[in-house]
Amino acid sequence: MTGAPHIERTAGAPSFSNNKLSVLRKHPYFADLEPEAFDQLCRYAKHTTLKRGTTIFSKGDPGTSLIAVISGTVKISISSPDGRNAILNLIEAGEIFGEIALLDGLSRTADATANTNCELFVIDRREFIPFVRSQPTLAMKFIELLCARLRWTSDQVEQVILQDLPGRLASALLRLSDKHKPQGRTISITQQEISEMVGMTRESINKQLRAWATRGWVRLEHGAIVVLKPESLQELVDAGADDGE
Amino acid sequence: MTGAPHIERTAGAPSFSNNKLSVLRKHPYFADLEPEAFDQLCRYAKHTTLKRGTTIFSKGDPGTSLIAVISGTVKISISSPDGRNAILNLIEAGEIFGEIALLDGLSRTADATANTNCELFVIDRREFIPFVRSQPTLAMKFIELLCARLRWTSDQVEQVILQDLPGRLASALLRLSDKHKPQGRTISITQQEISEMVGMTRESINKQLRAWATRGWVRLEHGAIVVLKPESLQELVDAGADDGE
DNA sequence: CAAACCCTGTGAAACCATTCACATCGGCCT
DNA sequence: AGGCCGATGTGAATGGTTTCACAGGGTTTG
Repeated sequence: MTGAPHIERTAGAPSFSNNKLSVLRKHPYFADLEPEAFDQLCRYAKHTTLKRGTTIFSKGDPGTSLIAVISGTVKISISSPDGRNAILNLIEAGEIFGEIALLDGLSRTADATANTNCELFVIDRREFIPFVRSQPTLAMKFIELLCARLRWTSDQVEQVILQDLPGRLASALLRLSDKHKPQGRTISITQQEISEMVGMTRESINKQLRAWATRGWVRLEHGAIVVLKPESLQELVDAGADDGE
Repeated sequence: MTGAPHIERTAGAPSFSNNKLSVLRKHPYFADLEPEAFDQLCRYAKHTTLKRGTTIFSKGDPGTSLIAVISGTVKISISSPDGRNAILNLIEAGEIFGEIALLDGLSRTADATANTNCELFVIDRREFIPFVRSQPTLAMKFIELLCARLRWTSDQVEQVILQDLPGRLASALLRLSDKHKPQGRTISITQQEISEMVGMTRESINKQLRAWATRGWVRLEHGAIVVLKPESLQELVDAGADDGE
């Protein structure tokens, strides 16, 4: 369960770096980094490919690397001894994860698994930390990244504690549709997955979604949800405990 | 509701700095900072005293300062439109808070109020950010601080989503008794406050606590809880959903 | 082209926490 | 002392979620 990360290392051929890494380059965290610094950062990276379902690391593992997603999505989740499990985040192409254990050198706080087939770049702590120290700009970038994560996580706590099922579901949908804005309002996710993000059963989620579907707020497709009236959902979130009936 | 921070500034008399700030000096975040850096940091600080119940800042306020607690405790909380509210953290003497908005310059993510009468030091963003940039060691310290916060917050999400009432209550008690270790196992907190930390009603908390009290796991005092068998509580947390009956 | 499997859709019953309505106890203030 | 108020202790009714038990519909795979 807590075995070594099942990552098969592949020699990073410098030739394709430019193509693949352009995804990363566009991401806010790296966009305004000096070219030389970015290049050096890439030199530390090891390229990796893995199949859907592969475990990347498990909670409690010693964390010695930062991971960037080139393509595919990675699921960050935790599970309880009695089998329940919760999805904390879905990391998409261009984003990075695993930064907490990288930066403080302690154990991983959650499990990471490949949610689809994906390509990753892995950066090792030993080589990376001195680099961060020498680049104040990069350190400030990481501070910003950590702040953003903290805001995301605080939001989750807030919603889980203060909101009821409809409220939580609504805000989860809104956050997801924000993230996927380029693809329109279609969110590619199963109801099972949403239920694990929100911390309720699939059945409850399904019933609430159907209720909203009959009101025309959302449209349900196979493996996807289309948000039709984000305003209505937003109202519901702002109004507090109230199902919008 | 979202008014300006109700902080009455007081001129920081340099004479008492040494006494008061020794609390801060002992704290892990500042302990291994060079003396000159620490002194300079203190020069940016403004001393402040406020009474129990005073609002320090509210969620959504523009956040331009970092605050250190010299004495007393500060409550970090959020509230929903329908009146429910949740305590996210209690900040005690020697700790700092408000670092997220300080570091990324965005709005405050929660409310902060004086939970007891307290003394604070307030550090302004304008003066502080350039200072952090110039001190890589301090930047790394903040990275560690943010990582620690992220771990704390992730723990909260994990517990709220995966654990049932007994489990959540048990882990809250354990965390609190860890923090108060010097004072023995007595936790000075009302059941109302615990209920808001855990996200359940006072009544439910009370019933669970009483059940444990009759089993000898805890002793209930007026405004305080004594943890007698932390091992039993820990087992319950590890075992997952199970009331330990 | 089935068989197998995952995702979706529903209903009834069981369960657990909330809500509401009090009663008691300890301090603190006058 | 008397009174007030915040904190604690309970019980009964209510209500929302989970659990359980299936039934289709869509995809993928041999």
